[in-house]
Amino acid sequence: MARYLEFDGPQSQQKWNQFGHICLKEFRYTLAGTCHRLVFLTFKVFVDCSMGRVKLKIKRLENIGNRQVTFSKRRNGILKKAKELSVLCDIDIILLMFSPTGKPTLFTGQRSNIDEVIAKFARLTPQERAKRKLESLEALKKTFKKLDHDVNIQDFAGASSQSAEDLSNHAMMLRSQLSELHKRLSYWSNPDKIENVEHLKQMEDSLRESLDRIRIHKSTDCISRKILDNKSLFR
Amino acid sequence: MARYLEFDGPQSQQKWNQFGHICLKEFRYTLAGTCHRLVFLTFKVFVDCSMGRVKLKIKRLENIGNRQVTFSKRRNGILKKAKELSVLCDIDIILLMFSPTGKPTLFTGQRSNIDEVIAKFARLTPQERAKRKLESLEALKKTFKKLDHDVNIQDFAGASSQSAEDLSNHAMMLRSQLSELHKRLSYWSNPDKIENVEHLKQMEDSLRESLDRIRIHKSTDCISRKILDNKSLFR
DNA sequence: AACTATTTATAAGA
DNA sequence: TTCTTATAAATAGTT
Repeated sequence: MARYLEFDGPQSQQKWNQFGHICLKEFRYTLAGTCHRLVFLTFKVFVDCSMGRVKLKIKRLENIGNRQVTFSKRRNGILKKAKELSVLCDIDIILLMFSPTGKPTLFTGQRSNIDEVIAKFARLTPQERAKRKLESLEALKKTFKKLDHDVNIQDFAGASSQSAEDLSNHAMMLRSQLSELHKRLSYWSNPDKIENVEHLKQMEDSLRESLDRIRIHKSTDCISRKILDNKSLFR
Repeated sequence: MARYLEFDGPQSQQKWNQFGHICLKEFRYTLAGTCHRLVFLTFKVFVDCSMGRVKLKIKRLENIGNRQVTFSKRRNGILKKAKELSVLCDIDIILLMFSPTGKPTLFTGQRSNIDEVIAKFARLTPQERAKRKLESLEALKKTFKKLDHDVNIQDFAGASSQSAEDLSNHAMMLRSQLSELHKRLSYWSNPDKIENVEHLKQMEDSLRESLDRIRIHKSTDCISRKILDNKSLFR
């Protein structure tokens, strides 16, 4: 606390700049309605070596408490960045994260909606997704390389690539399954969507198949027999 | 370009610090295998007032080109932040964004998979999601307030709140629809899942309803009649 | 892409 | 959690 100079009021951040023990600092004050500025060239008398920020190695923090604290701080930072990006560039953006204790945080741009954005991504062709995935990875690698971070780029690139591949395929599969489900059910609940005899044929086949399966699997089950014998269903 | 001092090689970033026209700068050089360091107190001779960064107002950039350039720069920044957070805190994280020209970028943590993370979020209770949504918003507001940004906090908080509300409800609705669809179809394709008479009753009702609807809507339609009259379906 | 003055983010500590 | 401060990092405008 004010280890260099005493001054009224909070000292603005980032006004100290230091090379070794030499500091240059600016102060402003108002006197008789006029703003004055003083620039001091100062020398450190005490050096608290444990004070101040150190460069952090980008690897998993082993201390649980530290992980939680770091998450809280950086969560606010990245939320702010996401908000700024979405406003400045007027884009769709989704940021979803789970804290080390499992608590979720979701951010979406003002025009965005989580399912719409996910659906938009799912609609891309696998080729497009693969291409964009590679580009994102390249950008990430370049950024890290430029800042000479202590990250094993080979390692994480490989891992991300694998995971991106998986999720891309998985998302595509899920999406196609859901779309298929939707289509099948919509025929039963919206008969207007039945457009031709082929559809009816498919529905008939599907229903017969289901009934056959029920008959086979539940032939000794009185509950099954109950419904299979219940002619009222098909009046 | 070297407007203050000529020096061999690239000058590292952030080594100039300036108050008015006074600068303090550090240079390092090696002589006979020993590293030396020089600190210069310098004075600006030329001041290029158009040079240097200005504080950006967080509002939509109206110039299209500028929007694209800003997106590219900030996209790299936020990707890096997301990567660092996922490694440091070992968490699930998803960052999906579309550039102003519509090109997508997806980042996921090494352990994360887009559908798993989305599903994890969707599994939360609506209460939990509403609570977390509010907390995220509070954090965002506080961060912006602290940094005294020129954003109309009331405005964007309201907008985000609205959008978060919408997406939360929408996601919940979609998810419940899908789960309902899955359940309904699984009864037909996996008769083993039919556990009691109540299920059979529901299926019967659902099927009768569908058939009734078909009969009403397609009563004058020969295709409909074809299937309704097709007794082979119910042999 | 590169540069640089500036604004921001943030690790430790209190 | 919140505040402070030294320092590391991000980035707007220009070249």
